[in-house]
Amino acid sequence: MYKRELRLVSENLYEIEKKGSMNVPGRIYANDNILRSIDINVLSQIENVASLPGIISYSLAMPDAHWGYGFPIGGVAAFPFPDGIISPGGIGYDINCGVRLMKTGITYREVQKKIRPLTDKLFQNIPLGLGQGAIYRPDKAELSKILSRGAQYIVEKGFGDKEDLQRCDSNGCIPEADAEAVSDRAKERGLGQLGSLGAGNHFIEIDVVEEIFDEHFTREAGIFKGELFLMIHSGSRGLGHQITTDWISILMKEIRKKDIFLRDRQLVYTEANTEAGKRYFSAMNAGANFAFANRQLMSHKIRTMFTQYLSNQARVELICDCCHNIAMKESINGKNIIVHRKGATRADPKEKTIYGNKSFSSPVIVPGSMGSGFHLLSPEEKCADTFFSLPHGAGRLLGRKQACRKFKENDIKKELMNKGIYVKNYSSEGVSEEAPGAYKGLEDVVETVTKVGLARSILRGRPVGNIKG
DNA sequence: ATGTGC
Repeated sequence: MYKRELRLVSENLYEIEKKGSMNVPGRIYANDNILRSIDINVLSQIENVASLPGIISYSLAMPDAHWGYGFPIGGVAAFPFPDGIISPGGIGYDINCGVRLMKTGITYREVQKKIRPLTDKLFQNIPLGLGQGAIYRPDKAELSKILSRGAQYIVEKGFGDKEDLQRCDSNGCIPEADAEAVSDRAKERGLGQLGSLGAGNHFIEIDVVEEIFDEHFTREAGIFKGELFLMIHSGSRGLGHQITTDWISILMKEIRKKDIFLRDRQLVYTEANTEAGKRYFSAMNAGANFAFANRQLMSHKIRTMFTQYLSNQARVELICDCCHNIAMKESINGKNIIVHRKGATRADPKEKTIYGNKSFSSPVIVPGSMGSGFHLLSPEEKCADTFFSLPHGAGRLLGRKQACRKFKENDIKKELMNKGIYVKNYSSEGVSEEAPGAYKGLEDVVETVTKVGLARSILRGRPVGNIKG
């Protein structure tokens, strides 16, 4: 569509040349289908991010990129540390939104007839929907521990095991977190939402392993074709949202005092080594820890529920937990940097996770829309080109309101049921906003990154049951 | 994404 502005670098990789106030070129990963569907706003957002001070190498967009607050969702941008910037817009309101993948040890065939009651049971046991409930209600002192220690604290409380932490990004805890940098209002919202799914694109899905591409991995991990899998997509709920709201307002006030030109106010940033920068970073990490704790509580609840309901046949084990809305301190070529990933997943082939008796490059889960399941990817060397990042999903094609107008809840549920996917939802928007037609194709996203050599697919799953807020 | 608003 916008081929004139994009220069083909190599198959499925395009560049927006550096012009005007841009400090670096932009780069976007896309196959032909994705390229046709690129939103013009995403291109300008890539350019806006490229104009931020100190940005290293490229302003990047993954194939699932779509329009977001300041930065595109599906955007990756790195800045030097300590002499560089950090920007809430490059992280997203839902701090440490992420996806968790679990195996169950049971075959789909065994429980085929129970998928509907199983999905309903998930729906009854997991608090979901806007502003709704919690699995565990901590007191204020406990919440502080959760903000500083994340899933590690939750596992110590008995909700999970050591292996859960080993297979979780950052072992379920970002150390540089400070509960003191989180407002009372944010904490208040968090107290009642620990262990809850939320709304929007958040979901829990029951999937079946449909195709295996890397038998070496699956053999060691004990995964088999036809195995029932579970996927949880959720984040830091109202707490993370409030942290972002608070800090955007603080940083906006600060930046107004300075003589700084912003192409877009939503790109508001602070220098990472200032008092504000350090406090924002620790508040953001506190939000990230809350999200780890949140996903851990839900998976533990599901684990006990599954073993009870299926009379101990099930063994629910974590495969991976991938953050996709976070900025992390990392190093590249011996230099310290802060990588912003907003709707993008960290993917470093050198980072290992143990499955069975062997260690493998930590895998990355890429879910599609409600109708399409997921791919489990293994990062490859080429990820050095993306600051070690991969896409986080299929990526929206239509805005929420647009999707709501176009798709009706009952039509979509019927369509999905015909494809063998049972959906249990809290609100009608939960289905119409998230209709498969509102998303890009998962296979296009996966094809883009595999052809470029950023990753290869380990396995593919197809959905059979889904709960939504 | 979100008790959806400066």
